[in-house]
Amino acid sequence: MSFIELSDQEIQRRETLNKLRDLGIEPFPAALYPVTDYSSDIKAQFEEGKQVCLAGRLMSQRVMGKASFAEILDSKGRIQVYFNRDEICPGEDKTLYNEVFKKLLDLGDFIGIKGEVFKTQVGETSVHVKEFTLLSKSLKPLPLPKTDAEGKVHDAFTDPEMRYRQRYVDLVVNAHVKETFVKRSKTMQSMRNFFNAQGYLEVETPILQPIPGGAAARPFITHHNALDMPLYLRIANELYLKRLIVGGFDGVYEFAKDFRNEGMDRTHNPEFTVMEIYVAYKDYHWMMDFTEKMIETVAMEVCGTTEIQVGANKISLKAPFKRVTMRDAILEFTGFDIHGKSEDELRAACQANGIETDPSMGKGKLIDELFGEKCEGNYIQPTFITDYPLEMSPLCKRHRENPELTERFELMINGKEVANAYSELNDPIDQRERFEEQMKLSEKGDDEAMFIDQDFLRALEYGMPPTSGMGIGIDRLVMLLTNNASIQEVLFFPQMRPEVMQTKVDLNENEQTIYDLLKKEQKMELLVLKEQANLSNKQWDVSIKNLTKLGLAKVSKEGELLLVECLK
RNA sequence: GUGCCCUUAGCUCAGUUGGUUAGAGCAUCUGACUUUUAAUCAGAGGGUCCUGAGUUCGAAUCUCAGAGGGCACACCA
Repeated sequence: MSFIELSDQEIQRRETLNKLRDLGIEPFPAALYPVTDYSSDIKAQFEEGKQVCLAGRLMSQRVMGKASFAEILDSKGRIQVYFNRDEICPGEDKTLYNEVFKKLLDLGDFIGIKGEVFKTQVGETSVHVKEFTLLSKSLKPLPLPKTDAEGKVHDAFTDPEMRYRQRYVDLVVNAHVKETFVKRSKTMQSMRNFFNAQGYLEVETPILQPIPGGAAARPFITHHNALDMPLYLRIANELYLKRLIVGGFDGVYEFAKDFRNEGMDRTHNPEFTVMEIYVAYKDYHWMMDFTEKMIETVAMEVCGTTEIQVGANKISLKAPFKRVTMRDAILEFTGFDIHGKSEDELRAACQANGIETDPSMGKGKLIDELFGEKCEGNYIQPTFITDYPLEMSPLCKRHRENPELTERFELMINGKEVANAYSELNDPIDQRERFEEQMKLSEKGDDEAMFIDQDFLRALEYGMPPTSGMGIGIDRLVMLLTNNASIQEVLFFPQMRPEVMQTKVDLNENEQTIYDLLKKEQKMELLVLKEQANLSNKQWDVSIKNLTKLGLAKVSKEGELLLVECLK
């Protein structure tokens, strides 16, 4: 036996649905609605008496007898509308106002409005309704945050779990959330325009890859039935984009979803968006110029300014950005010069700075730890950190002046890595050796084992022009541009454990036992029933309460006697 | 993975030392009101107190276990 559980308000809304149909009004009509105007435009370009037609959700209703004010929320915002009984219903029959508008419309319903623009006595731009149409019924009540006269929000819909699980509700009631996602879309549009203006080509490369390459990360694995082989969800698209440079394109870029089977926190989601771009005949110096120009342009187009607020920090995204070598960065914040130092000296420096080390860490890793622990967080204003140690960068060209370093930069903003770029390694023999080095490192127990992509090496052997490539984490960039501290706030649907849906209530064993006993007798003394059920006090109490709640049993008192009655 | 915190009505939240029938505002329902605006006024209904077990005469409250979530740390080139 099971029961669908609906709240009071949900039952009421299903009833109004039926009442509407009884009145000949279809709550889910098929016909298009000829929308010509949007809330924001009507308010921005006020024109007394203008005939308008708009549609959206009914978000508030203030009824005052024969007149009412309501608010409509469309895709651009909210606008107040005014209903007058005798104008909606010119004749004797006032049903449309008294019944349909006042009682059968619920907050959240989609309605269409035809009317004319005016200003109320209080000065608010409103639409005087001449005609309204129910476009779609809402069967679940929305949360209803309200803003008072001082701009304080009451009853805000803020619970992160509910907001992420029901993002559609979050978007309806939280205007600032919608704004974040509009900015996200604009960020990508802006970058796309910037690249296209240079003649670079937007491309698509495989997400399902037989060898997950281009980064060191644990991949997701899946299986292809027809080929009967494992496939990996990509962790990076780098190796495929470089093959396209080998193929003769001057510049290629891709907005890619990457997937990494690692921990989740406020900056990591298992799937995330990365933009990678590769341009032939360039080096990493050129790419720094290009990157800072791009960031500046995106900030202007998305935020209208290059001066942005991120948490407590004011950040200027105006180009040019500061450029600091990794050696100078570490020297500045620790006083230690890494140049020409041995592994033992580096390990000692780490320990002197309170960084835990283990024997598997080579020179590169030790330097990286020093930087990550002592320097990274200090770069609030955009800064290019350049010239990384060789062993941390297996796909990057050796530095033209120092073979222990690579021609690599990372862009730091607000103390975090935002972009990563190289003069790409195009010597196939060097590349093969570097892959083999990585294999050795990973054999030491690293579970992020790198496969050697033989086809990629073959491609390099045909020759790749000097190329610079850059990758930028879109989610993290959007977090900066929208001043959000959590990646979940910039993903429509962040990954979460599946929700336990409580749509049905089944009688449990105890309840069923009591119900079966009761059904035989129909009506019996409470103490007798309790005796026969043979349950502990608590179990009895919970079970009988549930049965009465479900309307299956009723407890009543006749004199001193407690009686239980079977109702169904 | 570890630590801390949270889970009560559709939403936001109170809930005392464990004690009557678990409260408030908004939302809902009934009624009044023709330019209001967090509209107002009068009345009514609405609960799996996250789940389970335990302690107790009695548990939203105490104990244990579990679920989901948040934050911090760790991990992650």
